[in-house]
Formats: sequence, C-alpha cells, structure tokens
Amino acid sequence: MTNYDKKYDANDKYSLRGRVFQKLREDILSGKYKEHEELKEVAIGEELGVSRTPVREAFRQLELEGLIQIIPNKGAYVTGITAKDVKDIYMIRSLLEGLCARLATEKITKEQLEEMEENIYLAEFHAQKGHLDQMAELDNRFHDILYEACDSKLLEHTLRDFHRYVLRVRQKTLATNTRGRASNGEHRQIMEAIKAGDAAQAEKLANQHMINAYDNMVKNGLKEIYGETIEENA
Amino acid sequence: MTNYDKKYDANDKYSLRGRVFQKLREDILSGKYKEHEELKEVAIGEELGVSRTPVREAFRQLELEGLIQIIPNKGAYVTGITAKDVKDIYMIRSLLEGLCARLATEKITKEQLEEMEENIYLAEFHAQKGHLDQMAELDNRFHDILYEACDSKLLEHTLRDFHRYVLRVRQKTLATNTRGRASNGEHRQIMEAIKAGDAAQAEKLANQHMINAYDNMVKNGLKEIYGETIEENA
DNA sequence: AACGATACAATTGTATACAATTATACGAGG
DNA sequence: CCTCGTATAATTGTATACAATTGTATCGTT
Repeated sequence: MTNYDKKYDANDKYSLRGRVFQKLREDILSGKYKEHEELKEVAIGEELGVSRTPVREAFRQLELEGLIQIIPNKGAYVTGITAKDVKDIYMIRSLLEGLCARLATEKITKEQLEEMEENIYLAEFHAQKGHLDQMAELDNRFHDILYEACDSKLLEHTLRDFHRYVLRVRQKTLATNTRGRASNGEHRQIMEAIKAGDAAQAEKLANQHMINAYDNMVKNGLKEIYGETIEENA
Repeated sequence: MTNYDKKYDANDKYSLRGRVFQKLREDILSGKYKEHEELKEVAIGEELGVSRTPVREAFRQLELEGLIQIIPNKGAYVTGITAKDVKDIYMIRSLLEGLCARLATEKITKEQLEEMEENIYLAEFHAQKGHLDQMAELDNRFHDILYEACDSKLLEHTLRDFHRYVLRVRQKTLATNTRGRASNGEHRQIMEAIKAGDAAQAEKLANQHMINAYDNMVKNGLKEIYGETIEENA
C-alpha cells in the first residue's frame, strides 16, 4: 500500500532522497548488499556524496518496502527472505495475478495487448538464441504490462511490490532454458485468453502460471537456486 | 510490503518519529484530517512539540502506507479513497481472506480458536444490546485473529494493510444492526469450518464474507455511507 | 483593466550540530 | 583467568540552520 499516483512517485528521481532510495533498492535487489548486512547512514551518505538526512528518509521507505529492517537506535539491516516467505508470496501472487488477468480481460487497451504480443514474440526469439538476461527482462515486463492492464491502481501496486520482492531470489530461476520456454508458452496462453475475452480462462491460466513457476523452483531445489541467501528457519 | 518482524515495528512507539507516525495515521483514519488537506511539517511539528525531522520521516512512511501523497517541493496531502479503490480492495480481500482462512485451518492454535469463539460470543451479546462501537471493535479483532492464525507474516501484513486502509470508509458500515448480525453469523460459520478442519469450506465462506460486506455497502449506497469523503472519479 | 515581471513570503530539501543510545575496550577486583 | 563495571567510541535520534523551490502579491506597462 503506497502512493497510487504515477506523476509523483516516492521514487522521485530528482530529489536526493529519491536517488538514494532507488540506488539502495537496486543494490539490495542485485545482491550488492547481502542479507543481514548493516547499512550505516554515514557510510552510505559518503558513498553517494550526500548528508545523512536523505539517507535516513530513504531508509524509512526501504523499511516499508520490506527490503531493510530498522532496529531503533541500533541500525538498518538488509532483510532476509525465508523459503516460507517465497512460498507465501507465490501463493498470494497466484490468486492476485489471476484476479489481475481476469480484470485485464475487460480493461486491456489495444496498445497494451499489442505490447504483450510483441513481448511474447521477442521472448521466443531470445529463447531460441539462449539470451537469458533478455528473457528475464521480458518476463518482468510481461507481468508489468498485465499489472497495468488490470486498471486497478491498488492491485497493480500490490502485485508490483510482491514481484519486486521476489526478484532477489528469482534472479536465476529462468536461467534454465526449459523453464524459460515453458514460461513463455504460458504467457502466450494467458494473452490468447485475454485476447479472446475469456476472463475465467485467463484467471485460471495466470493462477497456474504462478504455481508452475513456484513448483519449478522447488523442483530445482530451493536451496540450490537461492544459494546461501535463503534462511532455513522457515 | 513492510517489515515483517513484530519486535521492531516501524510503528515504534518510543521514538518521536514513531509517535508522530501513529498520531498522524490515527488522525487521518479518524477523519480529523480530511481528504486533500495539506499537512505542513512545521505545523504538525509544533502541534506535537517536535522538530521537522521526525515529522518528515513519518511523512515518508505515511506516503508508503498510502495515507498521504507527497508532491516534491510542494507539500503532503491526505489521499482520497475513490469508490473504485474500495471495490478493488474488497475484491482483493475476498481472495486473500479466503486464503488466510484456508491456511488458518491448518495452523490455528488452540488459544487463537478460543479467542475467536469468545469474540463471536461477545459480539452476539453486544448485537442484542445494540452496542455498535463494541461490535465494530470485535469485528476488527476477529479479522486480526484470523490474520495471526494463518501463520504467514506476509499474508498477515498484507491483509492488515488493506483492512486498515478501508477502516476510514468502513466506519459506519456495521452501524446497521442487520448487517452487524449477519456479519457475526458469517464469522461463526467461518470459525466452525476452521474448527471442523474443513479448509475448503473456510476459504469459501471467507470469500463470501467479503463479498457480502461489500454488497451491503453498495446496497446502502456508497455515497450515502461515505458521506462527502468519496470521490466520484472512480 | 488586463497582463506580465519581479520581489517577497512560505514551504520543502538538505546539511550540519548536538543529544541519546548502544557497542566495545580496557582495567580493577576476585 | 574470568567477570564485572566504567570509560570511550561509534551510531542513531533530534533539532536547527541554510539553500532551493514554489506560491503570491504588488507594481509597472500597455
């Protein structure tokens, strides 16, 4: 639950706080800052050439995004994701992506549908070529388009939050080409259902798409995929 | 998506920032600050006897909770809830409360189940007496128990966010004694299904419980219930 | 009177100084 | 050698000062 207006996002690119926020989020998601690592206000500030004030404000936002945990008078620590967290997120996403696809069936614009088709087309190309990075990028974008198409600021924002939250962990999930291709195929089916105006089918397929993505993770072994980054106390 | 640890919540009672945050949230939800009202840092600071720094940090958090919108270099404004937002939230909640009830069926503790039974019992008492405030309080608490019982920090937190977000608007919804009683009855059915270990039934009932709550709002006329506080551009 | 420019006021953005809290190191006492 | 307590350092919490931006009113021009 955050701000729902596009024009003035908290991720304000032009304020120092916004830049610090974005930079830190990027660095946490990319793994530059490991789990449980302490983030010190002065160190971050010096690194980015700003004072503590914008850093502190960025910290408060990162905390509410769930990326760090702030312990009063002590410090800010990169939050850990447990295997159970991942499972819970995929359960939730399964339902909400389904809802999203259902709503999108009614609300999607011609432009969005076209971008979706293009996305799938491109993804198939890159799958053939074995371009894993591009496939991951297109996968992310496919879901973003879907979120935009459902025409619900709240649902869009909620899904984006969850999506971003698992990115840290999902990084290498599509790295297996087999899953990448299967995922593409599922995207295509979802798109076709939306295009055909079959909301119930779109919902069902989107539900299953998340379940498949999660099952694929489990099959390949959560621990192996996640490396050292997953805690076992889940 | 916020922090998922109970011990050190962002709503830290003991720091100035935490107190400002809580106070402002309370005042926005209770309606002291109306929609689109501008919140000025110095004014709030003086009112609460603190400097701008903790106020600013609280603002950043309130923004991510969706209660205010900050326009850079301009100001902080209480966000409006549109009728469509409310509809979207109830759609989302319908699915997630269902998931929550399903999970709770497996995970609920004896103590939680007992508190739930007590809650329903008390609510029936207050319904007979016509104690509307207590009924609203017990209704909130019923859902909180359910959220705790599902044993998923993420789902719990997500549902709490949505629940809190509609509180502003839901205030007087249970004020009609008929809906209050019906709601109680539905709570009881959900509880019985959980008690009986029938997860599918619990999910279905919780789904329907949200739909009924929303339908009741619509039936009584959104505009009438929400007074002037709902925007029509939804 | 309408329009525009400019100065001024109000407000937020940022940096820094100081206070409070927590962690650490070191030494006295056992 | 261990333990405890105190001093010290490091870090966060808060307040304030200053910079930048935005809003507004006034005045001059047409």
